[in-house]
Amino acid sequence: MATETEFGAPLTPGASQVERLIADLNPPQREAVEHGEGPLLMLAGAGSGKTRALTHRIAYLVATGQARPSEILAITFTNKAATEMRERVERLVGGVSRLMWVMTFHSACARILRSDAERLGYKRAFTIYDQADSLRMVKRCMAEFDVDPKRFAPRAVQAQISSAKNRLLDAEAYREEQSSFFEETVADVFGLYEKRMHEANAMDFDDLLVRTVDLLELNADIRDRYQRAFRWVLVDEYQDTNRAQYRLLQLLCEQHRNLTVVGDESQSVYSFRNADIRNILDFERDYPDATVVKLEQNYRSTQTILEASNAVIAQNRDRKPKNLWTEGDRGDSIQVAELDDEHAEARYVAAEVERLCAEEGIARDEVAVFYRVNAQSRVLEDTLVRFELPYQVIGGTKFYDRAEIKDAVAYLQFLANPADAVSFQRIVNSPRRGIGQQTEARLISHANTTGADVWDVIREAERVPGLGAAAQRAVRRFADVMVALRDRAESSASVAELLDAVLRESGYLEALEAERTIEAEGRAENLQELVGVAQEFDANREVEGDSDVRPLDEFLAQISLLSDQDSMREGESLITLMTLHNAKGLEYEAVFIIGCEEGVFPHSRSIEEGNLEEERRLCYVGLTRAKQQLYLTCARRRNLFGGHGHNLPSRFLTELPDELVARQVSAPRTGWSGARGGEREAVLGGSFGSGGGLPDTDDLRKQPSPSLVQFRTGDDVIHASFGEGVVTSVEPGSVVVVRFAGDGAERKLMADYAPLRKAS
DNA sequence: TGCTTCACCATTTTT
DNA sequence: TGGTGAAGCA
Repeated sequence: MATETEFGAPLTPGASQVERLIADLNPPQREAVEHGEGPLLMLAGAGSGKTRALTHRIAYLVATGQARPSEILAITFTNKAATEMRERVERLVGGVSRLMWVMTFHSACARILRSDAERLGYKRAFTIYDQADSLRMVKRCMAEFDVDPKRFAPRAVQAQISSAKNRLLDAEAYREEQSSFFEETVADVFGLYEKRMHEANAMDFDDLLVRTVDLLELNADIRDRYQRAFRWVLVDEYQDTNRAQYRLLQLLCEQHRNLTVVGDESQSVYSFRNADIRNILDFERDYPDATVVKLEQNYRSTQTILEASNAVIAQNRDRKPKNLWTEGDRGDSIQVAELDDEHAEARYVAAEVERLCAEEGIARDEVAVFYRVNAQSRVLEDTLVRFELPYQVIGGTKFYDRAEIKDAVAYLQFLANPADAVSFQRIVNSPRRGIGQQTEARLISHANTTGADVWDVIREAERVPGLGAAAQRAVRRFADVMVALRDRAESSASVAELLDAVLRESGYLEALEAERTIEAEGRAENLQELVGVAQEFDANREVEGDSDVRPLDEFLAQISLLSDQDSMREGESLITLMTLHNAKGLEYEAVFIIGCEEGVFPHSRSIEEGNLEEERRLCYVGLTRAKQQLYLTCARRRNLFGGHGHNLPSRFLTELPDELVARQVSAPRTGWSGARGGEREAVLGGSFGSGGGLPDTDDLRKQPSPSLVQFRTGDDVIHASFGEGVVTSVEPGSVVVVRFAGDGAERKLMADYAPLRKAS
């Protein structure tokens, strides 16, 4: 390991140190690492060792004395990626890595804004609103304009505003560009939203980028400062940058032009978040002197998996030609299974996972199941529980999205930022303290009209017009609690202590305890966990002893930029379930992609909107996550949101070359006509014969039950424990209702799982 | 004010 | 199917 040296000074440029950094790199990787000044584009295919190239490049720049550590800005999109990169760089260069900025776009912007937001008329302790907070604000602004939320969905308005910001348009510029009534309305709301956000001293996620761009554009001195500070800028996942991020990079690099971007246009799957694939496709036009390096050797997957991935992505037109290859083995065929419905699909997955773990020696935490929409996880979860296979779901409801966590954080936010009206709204009557919507609305509108902070308004409740005596008393009580907490906030350096006091003195915990329900207990536990997070923060902070920023502000900034991916657990022997979007950047020994059906994946919406290329890229991302085993499944029937649909297999399945695939089709369970023996397994264009491939669905079940048997109303049946009965009705989802002779009771049973058979 | 009921609606979402 | 939000009622 490299030894730490004097502040900012290059490491001993010992030849061996430098050599070690480029040893074990393949030629294009080496070229990227050794590239000196000037723009560099790394087109890095999936699994081609781009993080390695990037981290080694950073280390190389430092080791050769071209860069001081403090001159490096390395940007990623996720905290997880940032953490990983930081760790890997530290392993290469040692403790001097602390002088580098290795972080996400949003963290970097937040940090820049913390020190200079005053130039834009913000106070330093601005609050970062997440999407939910920002939506609240949008709703409030819509209400002020009397916009009917039924006519215009607040979410849609928010999306419009967000996308405008990401294109660096302000409300006026947006208005000029638009024409429809909806867009006119959005423009109005947009304008007010910006005003109210500013008044609340709050920024949403987009603001972090946009305001930083503003800051640098409007202030030559600050721009100059950062241009000189970050002489070397490196960006990961460049294909996912939007206009604002693009502009930010431009501003930072226009002098020195030492911009390295790494990306793969074939993995651009966030256009709906305003990522602009043009940024990477046109990089060479923007920087004509750019060096382009292609990383095509893959170190992750088998040849079979790569060929399949290449074949699928080759269907896309809008891409730079690239072909992944490997020196590795051919590996096994890709398994494509067509199942009856989503339950059969889930059973197939569970049984295969079980087999892989038992027979192939694959660890459970090396298995992942990907799906297109979160709703698909439920059936799978039910089945995994039944199979007693432990799993974790990434995505869905996040820790920081839980109501109680948001409440607690809102208390802290309001303490840190007395103008924060959204946080105020959240906590003012939680726990209940007799301040209803009326009172709350009066307080807010009084703040709006007088231009005072909400904080000051509640402290002088008697001045607010229209408040009754009871309301005034309630507000006064609330204000007293908050003032006491704020005193504590100012005197104590510990965020954990403050949080603890907040939870107690606000009566929040008390109210939870009074509920005496399991849920409330769970919520109290979650809050305890949050206190734990704060304790950890306190502890780390004491070590690092950071500057002039108030601990509370720093804590809030940190957790508001946290996401669910960060909670992913490793090494606990859990199968991982997530959407394809969340899969980017990860890898597993065995990967299942379920729901490969037209309308599900590709999603019907994307088909309608003609976004097939992006869906295909998403497919490519999914396929290239697999190291050894790859399974794709589809179901002939699927119940999504109550209704049931019949879907054709996904076009992506037909795009897989036949010779790489073992296709299996389970017995069609056609209606209630019963299974026809001869057709239990058909073969779809592929290689497998009957009998060998798909395990009979019977074998997949945990509990033995005679399954392909179909029950009909009126059938006499025998249950292993309830005895004889008769089927009184059959419900969707293989549920049969049976009236048992023994006690005359009706029971609903899962036809597929219950130990139930027809009486002969 | 607060609870219940009913209608509606439903990709993906790094921050 | 289930989660959300607004109207309706005690």
